[in-house]
Amino acid sequence: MTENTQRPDSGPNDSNPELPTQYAPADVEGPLYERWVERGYFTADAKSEKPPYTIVIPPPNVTGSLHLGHAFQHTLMDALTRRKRMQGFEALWLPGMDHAGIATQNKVEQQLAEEGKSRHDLGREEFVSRVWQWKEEYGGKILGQMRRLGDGVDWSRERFTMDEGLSKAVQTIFKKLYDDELIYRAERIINWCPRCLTAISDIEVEYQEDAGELVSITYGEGEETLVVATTRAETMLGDTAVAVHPDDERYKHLVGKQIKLPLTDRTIPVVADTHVDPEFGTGAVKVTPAHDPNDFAIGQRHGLPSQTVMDEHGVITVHGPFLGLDRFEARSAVVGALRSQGRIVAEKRPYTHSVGHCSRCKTTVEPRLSLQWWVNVKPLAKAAGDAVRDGRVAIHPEDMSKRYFDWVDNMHDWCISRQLWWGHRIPVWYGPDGEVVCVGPDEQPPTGEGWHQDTDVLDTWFSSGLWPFSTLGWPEKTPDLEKFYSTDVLLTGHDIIFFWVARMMMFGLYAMDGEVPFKTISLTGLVRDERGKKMSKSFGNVVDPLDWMDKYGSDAVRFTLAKGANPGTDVPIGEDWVQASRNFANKIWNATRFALMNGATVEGELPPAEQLSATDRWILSRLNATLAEADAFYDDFQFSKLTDALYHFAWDEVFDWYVELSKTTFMGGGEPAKVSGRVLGEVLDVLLRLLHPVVPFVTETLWTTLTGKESVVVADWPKDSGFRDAGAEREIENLQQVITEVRRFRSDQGLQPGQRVPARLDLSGTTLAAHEDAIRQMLRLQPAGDDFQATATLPVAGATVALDLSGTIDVEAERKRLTKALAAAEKDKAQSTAKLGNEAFLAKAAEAAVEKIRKRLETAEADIERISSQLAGLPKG
RNA sequence: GGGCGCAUAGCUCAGCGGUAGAGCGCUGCUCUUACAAAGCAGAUGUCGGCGGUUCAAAUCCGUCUGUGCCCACCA
Repeated sequence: MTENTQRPDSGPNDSNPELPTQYAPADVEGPLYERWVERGYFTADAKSEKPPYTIVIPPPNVTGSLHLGHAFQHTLMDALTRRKRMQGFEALWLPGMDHAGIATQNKVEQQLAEEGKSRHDLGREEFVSRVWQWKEEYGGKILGQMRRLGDGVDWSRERFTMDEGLSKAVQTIFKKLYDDELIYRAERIINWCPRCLTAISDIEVEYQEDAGELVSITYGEGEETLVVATTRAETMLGDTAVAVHPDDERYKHLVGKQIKLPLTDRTIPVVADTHVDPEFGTGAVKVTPAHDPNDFAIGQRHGLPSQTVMDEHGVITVHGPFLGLDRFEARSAVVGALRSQGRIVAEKRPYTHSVGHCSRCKTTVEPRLSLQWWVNVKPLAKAAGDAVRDGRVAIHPEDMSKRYFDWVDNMHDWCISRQLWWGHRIPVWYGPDGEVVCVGPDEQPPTGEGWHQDTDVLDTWFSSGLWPFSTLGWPEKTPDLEKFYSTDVLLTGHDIIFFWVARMMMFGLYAMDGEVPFKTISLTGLVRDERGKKMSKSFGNVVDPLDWMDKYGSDAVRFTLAKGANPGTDVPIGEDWVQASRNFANKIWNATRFALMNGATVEGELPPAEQLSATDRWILSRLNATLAEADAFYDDFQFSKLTDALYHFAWDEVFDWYVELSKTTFMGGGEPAKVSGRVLGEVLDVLLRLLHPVVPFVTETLWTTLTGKESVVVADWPKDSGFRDAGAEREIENLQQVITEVRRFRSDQGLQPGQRVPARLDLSGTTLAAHEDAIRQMLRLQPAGDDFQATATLPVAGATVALDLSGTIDVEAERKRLTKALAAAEKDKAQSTAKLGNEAFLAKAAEAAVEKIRKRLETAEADIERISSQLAGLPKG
């Protein structure tokens, strides 16, 4: 692929004072964006009389940089708000970022590690200020990327989840939940990351199949023994029972007895519990309440003690030979010790099972008994489910709602405390005598000897869950909150339905007295590479959107992403496709150049239909139909169909046909050229406005040049005038058929595209008489001279085109082509005839379907007649 | 183990009951005075397999195979 190909010499029309022959995105995008921001186009006014339209951005993590997934979602959100703004809404797209607790803390800790330090060397206060410093330094990167993309966000309302206002929102809702007894503190088995040294919630655990080993161990002594199977031998040090199924005949005699726990001096009871599956393994399960959630539940049911065997690093804390060993070292050490005692029954055997990993650092999660803060989600989740069930919130695409219901209807309580330093500190103080005081935002924390604040911070998603209203000023009753809540659309990836969407629903309904946080949830797929593969660093197929934006322009990247956006499905994207979009931008560019060179204008009234040529009426009819289609697609989040419709209308109809057909008119000058100039101006004006939300830069440049107006960003959204002209559409269809047919003949005959051929046209039986000049221009047909000899006669669509190829006609090629065409027409005729002879079909089929078949039959019969006569007219080979 | 989805042209995907479509790629001819990042013309599919419903099935139902995703306390 050769880039920046220069034509060797420039023709006289290549110099246009305003527009060069190739669109150069890099020259216009940056300045345009800054101008939009300076003029305040994106700044929403809470006092406006216009109806509000609000989208709050899914706040990217400060740790991150914009990837294609962001670019994708931002493109769609930007398109939605830009269109609504043009439609006369007070449109607000509110930007911001998330402090991303664990992720950011990990980043800064990594940075410290490079200096040979840990956060403990700095102490909490200094560490946190270091994170803030880090945020200032790197957090701005993503904001710059948003500007490059052209995101029309309201920068005056930019928020960060750790802002003062948002922190106040966090504290307010914590207090409210606490007072409503929806937040509580309890000791339970939690998911513990021994590397991050914090609890994580269930959904922050990623399960994957790991190769483990199942070992069978004999418990007990003498007659009273049984065999248990485990993949986690090291936890046996903390066993406080063995469980069997109550109906299991093999172990009935042992239930209630105490048996010896190997490697320890303890004895443990055998308990009967229905949780045990007698079919699995030996039917006997070791019970470690402190290190396994199931075992914890069994322990609760049977009043068993919990014996912790590991510390927060996953290091064994039980005195004896294993003290101080890491959990994985301890596993083999324990198995070794058991083997030397002859207690390993069968050899250990490979066993793949699903193991939880920390979603942040991939360390194997260690279930651990721990005292944490929890949200009682039952009533909140119920409300969150109902809001969708009763239609106050629509999920798009709809089949995603099933996933949502599965989650909210079966949600477990949410562990919200994290043993981190970066985040919103839990607003609870503990007194010297065990007092617990939750402190609201306007209250003074208790002071005095022995009082101290909880050292934990809240789960990042706790503050993200408040985003749709905390960003608008809640808990204050601000004008923003009044004007812009509920927000209209939440657009995000389906991968964070549970993390984020469900929690915003819970908190939004709870904090805003049942008012939904958003009316529509639009869930997008994930961006994938051109082979449909997930983009991942290890696979080496991750693309930095900036690279493509530099190379092809932001519009090209945006258009490609929108083009791939079939609702709810993943979006494959490859560089070739971005190139194709860039080509489209360039095509619009050049078409507009052509239009301007030929006097296209938006000045003055559009002439009434009776003063327009069929060509003009046809394109205006198609323009309005396309406009209506585009509106429907925008309203339904059908970005792929939207871009497809606009692409094809622009390229196939306006550029390839309307512009070409109008060239003779423009060349002819005078009043007809003026009229067509006005029509072409109209078409481009509307088309550019329709395209603007998706490709803002190129459309802004062209539209302002075309119209001389300030900016398409604040232009009115076009309206369907209702003008349709079926007659003109049919006429142009016939015209296209004539031209296409003759072109095919020319091509089959090996004529060079530019070669002039003398021709005689008979258009008397058609409505095409007015198009003779256009036909001759597009087909390179010269007037017939005195010595004209019709060596080929093509009847098509009621017209006859006779060409003089002066005996050079390739008879065999033509015979071959006609024979093939005849066969196709005959097949068509046979099929149609059969269909129309089918009474059941005629009785049941829709009128339009029957009409279509009739038309097909007519066409086929006409074709057969025409082709037959052509074949007969061919000279003998 | 449960749930959801997908299998259509070489690739990525639309279509979802009435003659198989798009983009990219491919072949041929062309600088035809907007655009070679272009124009024109062309080739390519037993719509995963097997059954069924229907006058009619890529489209509805069943089933098999392959494949992807989500959920789950798989010792």
